[in-house]
Amino acid sequence: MTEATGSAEQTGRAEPDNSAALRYTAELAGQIEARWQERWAAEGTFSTPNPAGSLAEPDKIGNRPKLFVMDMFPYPSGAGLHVGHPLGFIASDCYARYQRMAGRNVLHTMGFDAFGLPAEQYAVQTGQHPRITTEANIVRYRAQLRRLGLGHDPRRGVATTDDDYYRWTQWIFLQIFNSWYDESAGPSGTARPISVLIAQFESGARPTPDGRPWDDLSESEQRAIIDGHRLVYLSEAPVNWAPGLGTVLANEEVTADGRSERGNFPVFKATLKQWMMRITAYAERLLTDLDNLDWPEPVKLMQRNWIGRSEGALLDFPVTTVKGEDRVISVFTTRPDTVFGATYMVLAPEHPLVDELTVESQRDAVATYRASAETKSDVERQVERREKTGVPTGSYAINVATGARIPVYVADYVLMGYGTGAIMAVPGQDERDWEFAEQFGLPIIRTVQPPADFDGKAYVGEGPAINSANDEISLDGLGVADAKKAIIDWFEQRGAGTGTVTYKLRDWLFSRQRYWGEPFPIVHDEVGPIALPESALPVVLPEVDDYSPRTFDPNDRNSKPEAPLSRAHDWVEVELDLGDGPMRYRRETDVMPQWAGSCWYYLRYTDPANDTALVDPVVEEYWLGRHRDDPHDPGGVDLYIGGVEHAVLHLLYARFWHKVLYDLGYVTSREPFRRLFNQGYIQAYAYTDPRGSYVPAEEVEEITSGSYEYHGQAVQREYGKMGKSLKNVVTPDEMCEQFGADTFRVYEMSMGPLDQSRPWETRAVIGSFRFLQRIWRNILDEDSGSVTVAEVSAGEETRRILHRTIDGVRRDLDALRFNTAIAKLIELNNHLTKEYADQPVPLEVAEPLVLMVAPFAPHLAEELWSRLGHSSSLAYEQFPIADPALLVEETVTCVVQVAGKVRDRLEVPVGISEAELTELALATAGVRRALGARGVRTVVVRAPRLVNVVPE
RNA sequence: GCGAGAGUGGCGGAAUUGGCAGACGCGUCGGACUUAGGAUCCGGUGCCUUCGGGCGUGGGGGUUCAAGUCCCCCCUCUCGCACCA
Repeated sequence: MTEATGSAEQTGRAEPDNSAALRYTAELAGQIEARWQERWAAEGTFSTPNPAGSLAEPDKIGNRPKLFVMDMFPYPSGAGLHVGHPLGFIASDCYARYQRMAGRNVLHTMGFDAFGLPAEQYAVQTGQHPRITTEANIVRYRAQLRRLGLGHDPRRGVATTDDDYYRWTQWIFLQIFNSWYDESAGPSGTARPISVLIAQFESGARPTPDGRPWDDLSESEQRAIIDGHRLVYLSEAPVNWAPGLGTVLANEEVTADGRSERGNFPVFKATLKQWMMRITAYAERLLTDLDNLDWPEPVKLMQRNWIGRSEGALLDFPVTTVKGEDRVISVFTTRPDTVFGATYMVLAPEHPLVDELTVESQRDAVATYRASAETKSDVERQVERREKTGVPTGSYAINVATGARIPVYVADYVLMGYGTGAIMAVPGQDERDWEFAEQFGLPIIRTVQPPADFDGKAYVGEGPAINSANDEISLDGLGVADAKKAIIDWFEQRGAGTGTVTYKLRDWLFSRQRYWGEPFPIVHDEVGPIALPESALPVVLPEVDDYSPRTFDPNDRNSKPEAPLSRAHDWVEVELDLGDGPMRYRRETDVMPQWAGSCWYYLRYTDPANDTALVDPVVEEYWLGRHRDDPHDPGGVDLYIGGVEHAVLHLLYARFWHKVLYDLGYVTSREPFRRLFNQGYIQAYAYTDPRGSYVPAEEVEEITSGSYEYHGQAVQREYGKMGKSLKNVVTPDEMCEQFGADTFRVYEMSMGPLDQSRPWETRAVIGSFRFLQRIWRNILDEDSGSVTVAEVSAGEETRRILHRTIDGVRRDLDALRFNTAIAKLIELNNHLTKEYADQPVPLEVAEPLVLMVAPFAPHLAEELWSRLGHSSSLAYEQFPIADPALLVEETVTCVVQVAGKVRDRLEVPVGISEAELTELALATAGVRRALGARGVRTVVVRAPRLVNVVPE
C-alpha cells in the first residue's frame, strides 16, 4: 500500500471536482460525519431515559411509548468488519431513528459477545492474555461502529467479559442451579426454588424414592436426591472429545466427517462427567409459546423440529433374562395401533438390558457388534445409512397383543438417545423395519390395509386396521387415530403401557474445558457440587501461565480433557466457610459455553449499571413487559435483528433462561424476543486463476458479459461469502473513505429487501452517493455554501408528490422495507431537481425531505437541518405526517384494454360513473382500432382505473 | 429422502386485494460542460418489428374479461433436518 496522499486518483474517492467550496464530496462528508458524531456523543443525544434506577429520567420519557430495538451482538474478532457485518446494525439503526422521530422512547445500543475461542487461541499462540486482545478488539469495533453513525446509547453497551456483567451470568446460573422443575404446577409445570423441594421432603409431603423417611437418609443420600432434581446437574454424558485439541466440542463445531472444524483432528464420542442444563423440562412450553411470537415461520419451524415433539405410547414387552429373571423391554412408539404387526424387537447397542439378554452363544457376536458401533464415526454411519446391520441376542420377548414370542436384536439403527433406546419393530408399517426384516428374513405382517394401487413395501399412510385382533380386543376396520386410542386404553387397563409424549430435544451440555469463559460459581467437596453464595460473586477468572488445554495424541481416544483452570492450583484449592465453619473445597475448573453470556444481555441493556440486581423489576417491565390489552402477548424485545444461523441454539437457550427467570419471578415477560427479523447476508464474487488460486477481486475486469480477466489473464468467477482467503473483502472503512458513512448506509439499505441475501457491488455505490449529492445541491449552493431554499409555496403537484412520499415512506419504514422507502425519496428528490432547476426549492418540501432522509443518512440530514436554521439535533424532530386530503386524487389515469391488452389511456375524474367511463372508453381511438369490425360482447368496468372491452 | 424458501431486462431489484410488468439504482448508448474525465448535468435503454403491432416474469397446462400474482404437473437453485421409532 502506498501512503494516502488525499488525491482522488490514489484513494479512489468520489471527489473529482474540488473547485466548489462546499461540494458534497467524500471528504466533506467525512468532515460532516465526524462533527456530528462528536456532537451526538457530547450531547448524549441517544442516551435513553429509564423509568427507574440509575438511568432514571422519568421527565424525559414523558408520554412517549417505548420501543426496544436490538441487534444480535457481535463477537469482536481480530479480523475486523467487512461490509456484510453491519447490514443488520444499519437496518436496526434506521428503524430506531425513524421510530424515535415518530415519537417513541427508543432503546438502542450494542454490546459484545466477547468470551470465546478465537481470543483464547490467539492467546495460546502469542502468550498475551485474552483480555488484552479482546479489549483491543472491542475498542476497534466501537470506533468502526461509531464511524457508521449508529445511534447507540453508549452507557448500555455491555461486554460479556466484564466482571460486572459475568457476575450476573453466574448469578443466573445459581438461580437455575438452586431450582427444580415442578411438573405438578399448572398445565405444564414451573421452576421453583430448590428450598421448596427440600421442605417437601423434610415434611414428608413428598416421599423419598425408596420410601424411607427423609431424616433417615444420610447427608450424601439427601444431597444426591436433591441434586438429581436441579435444573443444572452433573451427568455422565457422551460428548465430542478431540484429544488433538484437548477440548470437548459442541456438535456444531464438529464437521460432517467427524473431525474438528478447527485443526481437523479426529473427534471421539467419550462419556465424561459434564454440567448439563435441564432444558428438556421446558420442552412443551418452548414449543407452544412459539405460537405467540412474531418470528419468521422458518425459524419457528426449525425450533419445532429441534424440539421434536411426538405423541405416542410407552409399551412394555415382557422378557426373561438369560438368568431366568423377568424383565420388561419398554419401547416408545408413535404407532401403537400397529402393535399386532410387531414381529421382532431392537435394542440400541448401548441399551442396559443387552448384557442380560444376550445368550452364551451370541456373546462374541454381540460384543463385536457393540464395539464396532461404538467406534463408528458419523461419516461411516452416513455412508451405511440405508444398510441395516444388527445381531440377535438370542432372547425372545412376548408381544402381549398377539401372545407371540418375538426375537430381540441389537442394531445401531436404534438410537439410545431417543425414546427408550428400544423399539418394537413393525416391518409392515415402517420402512426401516421392513429393510431390516428383509435382510434378516423376519416375518412381515401388514396391520394397515394399503390402498389398491399401493405397490411399495412398508405402508406408512392412513387406512383401516387389519390383522389386529385378539380374544379381548379388535382394532380391525378402525382408522389409525381410533385404533391408537383403543389400543392405548387396552394397554393401560392391563398395566402394560401408557400414552405419552416424547421430545427430540436433549439437555444442554454446559461445560467447556477452556480458559476464556465464565467460571462456575461452584465448589466441590467429597460428596458433590456446592453452590457458592451470591456474596461470593463474581468468581473472577484467575490469571494462569498457560491458557491452552492439555492436548494429546489426536488418536488417543482414552485420553481425558484437562481444563486450563485445573492447573491453577492456588485458585482451585480453596478454604471457605459456607456455614459449617472453614473447610477446604475444590473449585469447578470447567467454564461456561459462549452461549451463556448471550442468553440474557438484552436484560442488562435495560439496566446496565445495576449492582444490586440483574435488572430493576420496574425497568424490566417497562422495556420488556407484556402488552396489557393482549392476553397472548409474551412480552420481550420489540425488534431483534440478526442472522438465521442462530435460529435454534442461541434463540432456544435464551428463551429457556428467560422462562426460568420468569418462573422464579425475576422478569414479568414470558419470552425474550417478541419480534425477530432475519437479515440476509451480503455475498460477494471471488475469482480464481487457472491454477485455482484466488486473485484480488478488486483488480478483476469484466471483458465481455460473463468473462473476466485479472491483469490480462482469464479468471473464473464464483459467488459466495466474503473472506480474506477469497481475496474479496471490502471493508466499511474503505467505503467511508471513498464515499462517506451516509452513502454506505444508504447503499446497504437500498440494495434489496433486508431479509434477502445479495451480492456486494462496489461500483454501484456511486448511485447512493449521487442521490445524497443531489439532495445537498437542492438545498444549498455548493459554490457559496448558502442555503437556496425559500419560503415560497410549493405547487399543487409538488405538494401532492411530497405527501404521497411521506405516506409511502412511513409505510415502508414501518414494514422494514428500506429499499423501497429510499426509492420513493429518490423519486421525490429527482422531481425537485427537475422542477426547481432554476428556482429555489420551497421550504415546505425541503424540510420534510431532510427529515425523511435522516434515518438513512443522519449526518447529512443533521447538517442540512442546522443550515436550514435549526439549532438542535433533528433526532427528536417529528417525522413528517402526510395530509390525508392531499393523498386523495382528483383525476386518475384510466387504463383502457381490449381483450386484456392496453390500447389506450384516459385521464378521468375519480368519481366518474361506470356508464360515463364505458362511453368514453368505447370512443377512444385505441379501442376503435383494436376492435376493427368486431362487435362488443361485454365491457368490464372497474371505475375509475380500468376498463376492459371484450370483443365478440 | 423429508421440510422450507426462491426463480422477473446485461446486473441488484419494484409491482397492498388478480387490474398499466420492469419503480429506483448500477451498467450501457447519445448529448452538454470540459485541456482532460472513472466527475457532474440532460436524454434514450426488456426483446423483436414491415412501426400497424407482436412477444415477454424458469418450462408446460389450466381457471378468469384480465395471471409475475390463483390451481395442477415438471425443471433449477438456496437453506434446514437427516435411521428420532
